Amino acid sequence: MELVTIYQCLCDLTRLRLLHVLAQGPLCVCDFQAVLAEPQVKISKHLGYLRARGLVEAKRRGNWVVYALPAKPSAGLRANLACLQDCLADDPRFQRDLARLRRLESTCAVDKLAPVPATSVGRKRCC
Amino acid sequence: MELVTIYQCLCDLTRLRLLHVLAQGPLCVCDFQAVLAEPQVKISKHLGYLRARGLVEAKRRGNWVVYALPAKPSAGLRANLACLQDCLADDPRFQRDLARLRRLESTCAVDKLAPVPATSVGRKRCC
DNA sequence: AAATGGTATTCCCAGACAGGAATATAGATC
DNA sequence: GATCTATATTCCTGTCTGGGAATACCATTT
Repeated sequence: MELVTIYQCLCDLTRLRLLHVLAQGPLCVCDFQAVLAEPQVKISKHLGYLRARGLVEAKRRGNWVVYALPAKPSAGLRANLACLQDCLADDPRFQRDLARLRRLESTCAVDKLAPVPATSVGRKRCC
Repeated sequence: MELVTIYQCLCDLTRLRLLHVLAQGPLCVCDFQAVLAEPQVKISKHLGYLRARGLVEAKRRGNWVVYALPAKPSAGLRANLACLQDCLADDPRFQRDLARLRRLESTCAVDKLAPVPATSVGRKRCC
């Protein structure tokens, strides 16, 4: 993966927030909407941008799509994601996202990584 | 310094090359031209871009302008520059720049950091 | 003052991209 | 099949940016 490509992905605030939150674990689009408090188009487009360049992976899980950081990131990506987390550790704007994420997790018990039941997810709404 | 700003600076190949070479020490524009083998406008514009955002510092030295990494980089910048050097250590395209830089240094004995003589630099050409 | 060398700026164009509104698609439920 | 939820895509617009040609600017030398 080209280093320039990585930086192109990192040079937008929304995408930084997405990746920062994703470091905590996989998440679906509607959760991102809640955590970032941004409209669906915006979230979906930026996730698409990241996905097209290999910065995130996605898999459909019933009705919704779960995004995650790559299972096997390149060395450059791994280094930069670590650097990113490090640099954002004290940034209040990004910490607010994490706070909303934790609030979400406490009310929503869905395990985003559990295997998908054969025919149905068994739940109508995400959270 | 905003982290996003740093990434915006890093998301162009030419600017990556500039910063990578700059890590070896201060350099003037005409040297960059030789090291990167790119036209003057391109070099000058990208250096201007980096300078406007605080990623590099510049000072006139007689007839030419010497660029350098900031004397006191922010924590985020320092971390990312280190990460950058680390990621590029094996990239042949960037190593070629360093090779040209060393060739330049062997033929050009100007000390870019030496204090500027009061009235004249004493040399007509840069190298 | 004129000439010269080094650097920055302006003007132009083409492409990328962010944002939002509206619409389309996919899967699940009824 | 109709409906609903979740997600993606299309269309539009404004802004930013990269590249190059030409030119302006600044300092030095003659």
